[in-house]
Amino acid sequence: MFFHIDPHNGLAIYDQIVRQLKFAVASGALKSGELIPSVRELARELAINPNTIARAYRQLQEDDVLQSVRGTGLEVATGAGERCRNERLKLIRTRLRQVLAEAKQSKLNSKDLRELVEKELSNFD
Amino acid sequence: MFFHIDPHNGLAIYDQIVRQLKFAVASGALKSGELIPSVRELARELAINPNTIARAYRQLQEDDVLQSVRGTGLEVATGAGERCRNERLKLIRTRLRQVLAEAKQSKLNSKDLRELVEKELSNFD
Amino acid sequence: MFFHIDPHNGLAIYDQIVRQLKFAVASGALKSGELIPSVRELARELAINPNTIARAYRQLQEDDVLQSVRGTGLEVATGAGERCRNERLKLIRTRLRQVLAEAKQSKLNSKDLRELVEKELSNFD
Amino acid sequence: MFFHIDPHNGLAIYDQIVRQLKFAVASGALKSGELIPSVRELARELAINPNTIARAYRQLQEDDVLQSVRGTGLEVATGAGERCRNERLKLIRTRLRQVLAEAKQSKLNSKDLRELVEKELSNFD
DNA sequence: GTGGTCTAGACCACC
DNA sequence: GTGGTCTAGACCACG
Repeated sequence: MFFHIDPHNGLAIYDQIVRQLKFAVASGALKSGELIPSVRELARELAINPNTIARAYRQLQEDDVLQSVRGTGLEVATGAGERCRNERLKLIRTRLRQVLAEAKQSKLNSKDLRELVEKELSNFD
Repeated sequence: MFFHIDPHNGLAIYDQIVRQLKFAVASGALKSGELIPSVRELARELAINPNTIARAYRQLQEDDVLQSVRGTGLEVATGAGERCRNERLKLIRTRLRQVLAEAKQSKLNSKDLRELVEKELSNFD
Repeated sequence: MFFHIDPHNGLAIYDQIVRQLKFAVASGALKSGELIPSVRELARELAINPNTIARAYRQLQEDDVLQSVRGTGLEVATGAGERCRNERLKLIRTRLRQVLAEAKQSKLNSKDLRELVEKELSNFD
Repeated sequence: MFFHIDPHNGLAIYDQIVRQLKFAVASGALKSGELIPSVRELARELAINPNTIARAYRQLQEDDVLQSVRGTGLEVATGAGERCRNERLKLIRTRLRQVLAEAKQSKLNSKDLRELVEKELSNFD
């Protein structure tokens, strides 16, 4: 798989796995019904404690991104792609709102903020 | 003083104190040379262990926001206001950049982003 | 490990640990990526309260000498050796400058100073 | 008097007074038998707690730099000039030795050290 | 009165 | 097992 795990990240390892897998599902790299690597396999591949992988997968099941197939393993749940994209959008909106709110609190007016945003946007296009 | 501490915030208590005091300094509510409440006094007022307050104050000294006056207490350091405002701006810029980057990653184009930002901005004016 | 702690040193215990660990890193006795003794282990070994060790380690993280690996422990940060050596050199230079300045203030001329230095240097070769 | 007291210095205020008065005696600015300002007078002048001045004077009496004259006040002790100069020299020698020792510990050889010292010396001549 | 340090013991999330 | 945080209570030097 396509995981980049950094133990120095500050973020918990299981959380890095959760996020990256959700991103893969959101972007369509993983499709509904597709089987994902077993706990042991991914643990070996990433040189990470299996408990940590298991915890990530458990979290993903709670979030309805994965579902277990008896005797077979875990697969991407139906409708997971749509759901992950929505979650992602919602998260972005929330964070954007937070940043803007804090900016307002710092006495930045709409004009300053728009300039700031434009400047950052221009770096990405 | 004007501290609102929520022990269930996720954020460490000492960190909440650090941030709120920095904000007070940035906004000019606390000016350079001004004495802040003593460790014991604030501990009493907030019903928090003095060690926790002390830890926050120690952190603020390392960040050059406070300086100690032997046997007298802690005062706001010279130039702290300017420094806190700069730190705040830098933080906002960084976070804005992160959110926009993640939005880009989610296949949102500049137009969508601008709309999103405008919508959020209009809620604040 | 190789710590010599003297509680009556005048120097705070946590500071003695910080300095000695930095010296170990500067001298190459501890290399980047190497895991250092856990808080509890070192506390047991030195018969010192774990909180005191933790405080030293926290300080060393702020100084970018150590970095934490979630659930595993603390390791020497990348580039810490170089950084510690530089810090050490800078410290020596600063202190040398102070001593010489004070000597000058005491009406010692360059010749006297050079003699003094030579005499001390000869004791070390 | 000619005291420069900085409460942000890190050094205890009483210690700053002790050092500066000793320096004045060593340099001949204050001569044996000369009366120094009373505790109250100096306290007023420096806007400092009289207890702090008293503590400094007590320390200076213990170091045989000052002696009390019944009913009159404190005067500079006989032979204090010579004694202060000696103490100063001894202190400088000790500190120089410490710095050089630490430099040696950092693997600097005699040649490097001489260069360092020369460089610093040239800034003073 | 002030801050600074240390000890002792507890709870948490993470691996 | 690991570090991170918090509480409680003590002692010190300083003003």
